[in-house]
Amino acid sequence: MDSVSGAAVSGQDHDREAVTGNIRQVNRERILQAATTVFADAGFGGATMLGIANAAGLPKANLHYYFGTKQALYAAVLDNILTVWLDAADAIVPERDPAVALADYIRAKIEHSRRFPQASKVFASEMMRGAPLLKDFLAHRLRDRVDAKVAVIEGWARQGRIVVPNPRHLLFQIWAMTQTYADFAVQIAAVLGVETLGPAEFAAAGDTAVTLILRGCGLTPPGVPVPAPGSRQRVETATQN
Amino acid sequence: MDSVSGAAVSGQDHDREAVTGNIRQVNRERILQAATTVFADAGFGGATMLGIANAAGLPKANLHYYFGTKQALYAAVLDNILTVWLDAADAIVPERDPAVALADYIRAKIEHSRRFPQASKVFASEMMRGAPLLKDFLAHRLRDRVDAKVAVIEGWARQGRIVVPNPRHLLFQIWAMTQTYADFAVQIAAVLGVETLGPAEFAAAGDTAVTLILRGCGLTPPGVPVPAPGSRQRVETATQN
DNA sequence: AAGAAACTTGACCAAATGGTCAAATACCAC
DNA sequence: GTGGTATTTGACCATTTGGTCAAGTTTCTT
Repeated sequence: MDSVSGAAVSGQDHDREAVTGNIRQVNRERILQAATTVFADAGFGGATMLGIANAAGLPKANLHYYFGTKQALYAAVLDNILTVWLDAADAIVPERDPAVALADYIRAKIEHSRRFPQASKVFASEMMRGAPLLKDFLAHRLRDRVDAKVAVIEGWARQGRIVVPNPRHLLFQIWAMTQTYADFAVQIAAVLGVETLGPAEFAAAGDTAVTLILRGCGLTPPGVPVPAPGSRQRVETATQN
Repeated sequence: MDSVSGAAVSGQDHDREAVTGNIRQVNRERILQAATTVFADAGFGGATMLGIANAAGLPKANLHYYFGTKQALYAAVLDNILTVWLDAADAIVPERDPAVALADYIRAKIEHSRRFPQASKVFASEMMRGAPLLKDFLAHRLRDRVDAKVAVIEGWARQGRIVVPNPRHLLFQIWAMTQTYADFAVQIAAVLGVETLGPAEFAAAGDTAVTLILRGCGLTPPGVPVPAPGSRQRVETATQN
């Protein structure tokens, strides 16, 4: 049921799965939502149960009723996040054209950063702590997943359909390029001189990432010709600066 | 003197700069070092003065004597970090060959992640909090710096020496690709199946990043020919998996 | 309707935390 | 040496924090 920690769902639970009315589900969801935001902004250590309770619009004791401890609530938040985490990589399958597959993957990751920045931050925060609750997930579920995707990429490479320096690091760097737009949104916004990152910025981010990675893998980005350096040309700017 | 916050150097300071013996300097340094580590692992909210004191091997009251408050100590840590932060970009100047300049820049950034992972984490942590203490730095010092480097890159592009989708996002993504090896070290180590990231892993990371970015900018990575896709070849793996 | 189970919540508690202080000690210029 | 300044540090304090609890209210089940 919970893949993060034995303490994730805690306390006085004896199989209330869907037995009880939906009050339970609704409240849990509300709390998880609030907790995600607070953990994202303050980290595990900086977040307070009172803060989360206020964000959720519920008395603090209520959180403890549903999740037992702060740790368990945190674990539940992580669990919630991980489910969505791996899915984007579904784009990478042997049958597809490498360029299309990678482009889709990158765009999906960027979209994820745009839609769920808090989730990304919580994950990042947990990594920086040393991932005490996710070590296992990383070393097994994620690792296996990566191995599978690496196999696909190496397959493409053997067929001469892609040129990749190091498939594993390629993935790491795609993750980095895309997650940065969630975790470092303030920095990027400040440098771009905008209040917050909007659709225009994310579009430019996606275009740049796709172009860099595809070219980087010896592929031609759709609609973006790659003239040989030496021929006169100007910066191919996208939507905005 | 301090660029982060008016409260960075606080309390009972009236210009002791280098007046007093070096006890002051030595202790401040020792505390800053310990604080950097603790803030990196726990974030601002999760770090405790007692924890930092223990890490520094000093009584807690001593930290308050030198830095006044937790906030001020944190600000001092950030300040310390920022100094080093911008320097790597010195590689990017108009006269240099774009390929060499970018490769140097990327390798310097990766090296920074390898040598000062805690600094990187503290910075990342501050960004995720919304950068309450660095908003100003980001919007001015960093922004100006970026504008300058973007101008250089656009200059190269006008001369047809480089093909870049969006210079600003190119920089963001180089930052991301390189910092990820500090901030997400546990994740990467777990996926690679190693205990910690060593020289071999950082070498592979650097090679991959340089290759991807240079090719991505229509440049040829030194020593790494880019065969046209379609020609038979195998994965060009570097040092290790 | 009635009993049971699920849910709510204000009041409370012990521990931890940031911060203060004053007494003691080390250091230094003359 | 001696007086003054800088440094050290244990003891102390107010506040915050995670967590508990028991008395109440609501919601199901039969």
